[in-house]
This record gives sequence, C-alpha cells and structure tokens, in this order.
Amino acid sequence: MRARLIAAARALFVAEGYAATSTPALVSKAGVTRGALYHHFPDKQAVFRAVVEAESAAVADAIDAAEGSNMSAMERLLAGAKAYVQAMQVAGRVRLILIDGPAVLGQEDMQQIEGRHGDASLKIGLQDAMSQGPLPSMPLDTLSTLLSAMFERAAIEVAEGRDPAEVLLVLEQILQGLSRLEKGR
Amino acid sequence: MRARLIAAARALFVAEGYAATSTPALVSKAGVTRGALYHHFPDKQAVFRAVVEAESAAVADAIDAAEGSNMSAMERLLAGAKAYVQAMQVAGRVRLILIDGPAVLGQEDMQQIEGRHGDASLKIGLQDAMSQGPLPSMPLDTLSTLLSAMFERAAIEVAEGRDPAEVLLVLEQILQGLSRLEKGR
DNA sequence: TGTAGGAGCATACAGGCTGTATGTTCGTAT
DNA sequence: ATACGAACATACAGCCTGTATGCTCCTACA
Repeated sequence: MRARLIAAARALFVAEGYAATSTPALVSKAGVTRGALYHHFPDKQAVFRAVVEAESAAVADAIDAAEGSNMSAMERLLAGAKAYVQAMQVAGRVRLILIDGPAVLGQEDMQQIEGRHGDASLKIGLQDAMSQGPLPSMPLDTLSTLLSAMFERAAIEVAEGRDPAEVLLVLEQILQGLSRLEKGR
Repeated sequence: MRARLIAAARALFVAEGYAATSTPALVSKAGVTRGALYHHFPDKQAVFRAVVEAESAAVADAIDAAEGSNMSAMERLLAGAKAYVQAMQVAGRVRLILIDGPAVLGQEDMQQIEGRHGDASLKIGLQDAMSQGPLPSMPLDTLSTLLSAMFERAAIEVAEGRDPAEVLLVLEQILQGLSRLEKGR
C-alpha cells in the first residue's frame, strides 16, 4: 500500500511536478482514498521525500556497483562519475533529485539525503586521489562539493539530449587537468 | 505600483519561498489589494518571473563591471567568477535564482533568462581562452555549462557560510588545471 | 466643454486543495 | 469473548488561486 502510493506519487511528481500534483489525483492513481495517504504519511511533502530518498538510494547503489576495487583513485573517480551520469538518465530522476528536490525539501535536507548515500563516496575518492594519487592537496569538502555540482549538471545535460560522450570527455579533461597541477603547492 | 509589488514579492519569496507566499500576504505587504496584482500580472508565477529577471540582470551587470578589458582571457574568467560569486551574496539571490527559480519556472525558462544576460559572457571568455589563451580545445557549450554549474554551486556554498577565499582558491585550481593540458590533443 | 472609453484598482465569487477530525472495519492479543 | 489499535474511508473547515464584476478617474476627441 505504501509502495503503491509511492509508485503513483513518483509517476505524478515526474510528469506534473510537485506543486501541480494534487493529493486527490495521487490517491486516484493509486486506487485508494486520501485517508490512506494521510495515514501513512504526515503530509504531501513526506510522500515526496520518500520518493526522493528511494531514487537517491538507487543512484548510490549504481555508483557503488560501478566502482571496481582494482582501479586507481583517478580511475575510480571517473568510473563513478560515469555511473552517476548514467544512473541519472532513468526517466524523472533529474527532475526529482536535482530540480524539485532542493526547492521542495530545502538544500539542507537534500544534502542530508544525498550525503547519506553517494556524495560520501566522491569525497573518499578524492581523498584517495590526494593521498595516493596525483591530485594536489586542496580543501577537500569544497572541491568535493564543486565537482559534485559539475557532475549533477552533467547529468542534467545528458538527460536533455547532449551527447554523453562529449560530456564525459569534458569531465575527464577537468579531472585530468587537476591531476596535472604540481602536488606540492 | 508595479515596483511596490515586485519589492514586496521579492521580500516574501526570499523569506518564505515561492510556494509558501500567498497573494493575500503579498498584496498586504505591498499595501494594495489582489485586484491590483492581477491587473499588472497574469498570475503569481509572472510576479516571480519578474523578480527573478530583475535579480538576474543585476548579477549580470555586476559581472560585466568587474571584467576589465586589459585582462588576459584567463584573468577575465577568474575575475568574472569572483564577481559572480560575490554578486550572488546579496541576500536571497541564491534562493531566487538557483533554488526556487528552476523549480518554479522550469530549467528551460531559467536558462533563457540567464542566457539573455551573464551566461553568454562566460562562453565568450572560454572562447578567447581557447583561441588566444592556454585553454585546450574542447566542446565549448558543454565546458561552459559544466563550469557554470560549478560557479553556481560556489555561490551557494559561500552564501551558506563557507570561506570565500577557499572556494575561489579551488575554482582557480580547476581553471588552472585546465590550462595545463596540452593544447593539441 | 461635454462625453465616451479605457486604464487602474477594489470587491465578490467559484472551484479546488490541504490537513484534520471523525467514523468504520478487522485483526489480534489477552 | 472482548478490548484495543492499526488501516483505511468519509466529512469538514479554512485557505488560496484565478476570474468576473464593479467603481473611479483621467484622457482623447468631438
């Protein structure tokens, strides 16, 4: 039942957006009444949060699966980025996680949701690339956040039709550029 | 009158967010009635759009003002980035332009609004850095979009309290890294 | 100068949506 | 056997949006 609600909600939030999705329409699609919805969730926003959390977890799993342990730090970073962009191509994910999510749940909550899953692995990858790889030392949190924003935008661009190979090439160039800086600076 | 409405709208959209701002509250703050609002704007979204457009134009002006013509291409890029991040520190701009904007108006409209102003200058800067500067050749549109996303995130981070010097340092490193790649590749 | 017409704004109304309060059913533990 | 709470349905109150309608005043023009 909760699952049916979440599935129907996902479909509508993706198709119409959060604001334009009414709870009557939602429960109608799920084949239940509004009573059921408000029994399982405190409010409409909580339903949205559940949808986003599930989606975010799925993305994180896809990234983890793609990062082989026999890769170098830089290889893992690139593989992770590629997996991320690809995982975000599942229809609706960009809108849920990157567009509506921050506006509806707030940047803070979104950061917490994402941070629980995938964002941490990027930071670890960068940490490795600094200590064992060619990446020069610089503020880790900041670098991680900025690169993460770039990956997110990459996902959006590909979802909107830009050539994935081109996007990944540019991402690779930027990462490679970073590794060309002198380490002791 | 239109100006009074836009000013009141800006204050409320920033303080409460778009969804939580009601038109009764808006007109009450502006000291008029809802009739006036719906006389000047077709709907609530149009008021929001007007606010965002004004804000976006202000940011673009700040960037233009900061880019001296006697700078090298890479210097101009960095100066523009710095000016952008700084201009976005005006209270509420991050929320209006980067958080609520895309969700309320859609990424497409937002891109059009921003594109009319500042985004173009980034692309020109990159173009110069490629043809006359040290930047290796790569897909311009994609690079521009990805870097732009990074700048936006930089603005968000600084607005949330992260040390601006640290953020700008990392931005500079990334740009410098790009310029270290071999040009003929 | 008188008047028609429209801009600028206020008021009133209809429809829809959210969240809560109030049933109702059914399983389960004692 | 019964008391109790989970799971769901129904009913209601309040608010909000957009539109329709009304009023006032200024202006263009005869």
